[in-house]
Amino acid sequence: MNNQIDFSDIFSRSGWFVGFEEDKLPDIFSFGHRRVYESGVTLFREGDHATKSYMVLKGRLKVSKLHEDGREAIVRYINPGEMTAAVSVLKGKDYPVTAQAIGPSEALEWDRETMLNLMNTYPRIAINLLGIVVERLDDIQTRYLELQTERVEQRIARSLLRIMRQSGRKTSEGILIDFRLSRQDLADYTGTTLYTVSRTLSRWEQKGWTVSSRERIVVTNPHALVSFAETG
Amino acid sequence: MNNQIDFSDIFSRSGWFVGFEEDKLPDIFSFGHRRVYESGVTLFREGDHATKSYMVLKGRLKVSKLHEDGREAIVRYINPGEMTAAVSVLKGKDYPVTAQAIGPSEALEWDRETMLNLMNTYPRIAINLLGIVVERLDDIQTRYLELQTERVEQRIARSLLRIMRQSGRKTSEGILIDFRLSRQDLADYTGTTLYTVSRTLSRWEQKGWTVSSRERIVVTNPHALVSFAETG
DNA sequence: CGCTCTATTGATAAACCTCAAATACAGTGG
DNA sequence: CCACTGTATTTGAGGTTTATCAATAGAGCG
Repeated sequence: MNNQIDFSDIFSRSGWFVGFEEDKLPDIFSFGHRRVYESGVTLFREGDHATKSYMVLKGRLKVSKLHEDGREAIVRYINPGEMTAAVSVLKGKDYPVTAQAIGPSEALEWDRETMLNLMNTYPRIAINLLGIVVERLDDIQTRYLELQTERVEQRIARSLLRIMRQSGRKTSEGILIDFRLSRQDLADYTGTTLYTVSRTLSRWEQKGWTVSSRERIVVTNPHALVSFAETG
Repeated sequence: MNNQIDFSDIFSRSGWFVGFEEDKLPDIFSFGHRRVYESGVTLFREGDHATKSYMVLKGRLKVSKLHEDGREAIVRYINPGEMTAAVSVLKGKDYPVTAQAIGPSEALEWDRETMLNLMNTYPRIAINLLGIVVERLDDIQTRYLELQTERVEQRIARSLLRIMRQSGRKTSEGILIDFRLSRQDLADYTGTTLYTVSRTLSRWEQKGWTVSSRERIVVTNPHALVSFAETG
């Protein structure tokens, strides 16, 4: 596995480090423990006592909430440079969600005590955290509204666009979702079933909006998809 | 209008003041501007530039997100002692939601500059805010999961219980929702229609779980309702 | 007492889920 | 390189849930 991390890319993506000099960051990083995760491994489970915070360096995490009946709602995907569980560990609470590695991943971990020390040394961290949490609150509130008011096909469009913006990569074909994303995953993210997602993607492929295969989706006509997502 | 506010009650409800001595609070309060709102007045609108933070002293605020098609999703109700818009004003952002007075209300308002000064004087405010925001993130994520996975009747039960816990008052009849709550409101909070809410409440009244009339709901058998909400 | 807003209830329809069966695909080990 | 096996995907048929529409009743207010 390639061990090189593009830290400057990490810096720019992470809301954590707003207002910090770049030369202070290696210091902060040095207190963390770097660790590799195989695909599918669970980093932490909903309800467990929170002991660590994570920043993704490579790969991706799927953050979800599980329902008793076995179904899951995907809350968000965590990309390189982004944090998860920063606050629950600070507050000494339980994790409110479950995090799982999508594909081979790497993360930087801090335990509770280290986080508290860092917060004392760099008080700005609390303010930055506040910004991150508020952004996520906003995101989920918007999706909550959409889930209440919009039809499935429109919601699938919004979901795909959201994931595309956060994790898309330009290719000659169009914008590729850069990790394994099954119909079931997209359904869990949207709040529908894999069958409905499958039918929808077939329709879109006919229209030339997307190209999809096993656990892989490429948006070939983002403009059309955006227009559909907005007007229904 | 009665102008007496039970400040000790406010203190105990507000996550803002964790770790403060009670005698410092009047100081914080004195920087705010106290103001009365008539029923139905909009305090701030989604998309407006955020200029003020609010703490409810009397009455209640309805915080919602509006969809283009006119429908609204109620995000939460703000009770006496609770804050809203604390962070968006700090960050200089737009309000992500709309807030409206439910019944005659009173709020303490701080403008952006005052909030920043307060934060400097009492750094603990940032940490307390973090706790509040995380709690709300948790709440909406849980409701998001429920909206995805549960049936309408179960969701209405959960909604009513949630509102009951936050704004219920014991009476001889049972636990009364202590403000005007129409079928439409409960529908907007749950993500359904007023018709479905009405039918559901009729059914529950037959079972002896609730008693409802115009814009008024009393939970007469909370235990049965909880059990139903959990098992479906 | 009339006006307006809210609630109730029935009938109908639409959206979407569930189930079933067939097919495609990726990775594995011989 | 190929057959094999376990997933993932597709697609159709049918059923359920819940929204929508329409009409009526009830409550509060001036």
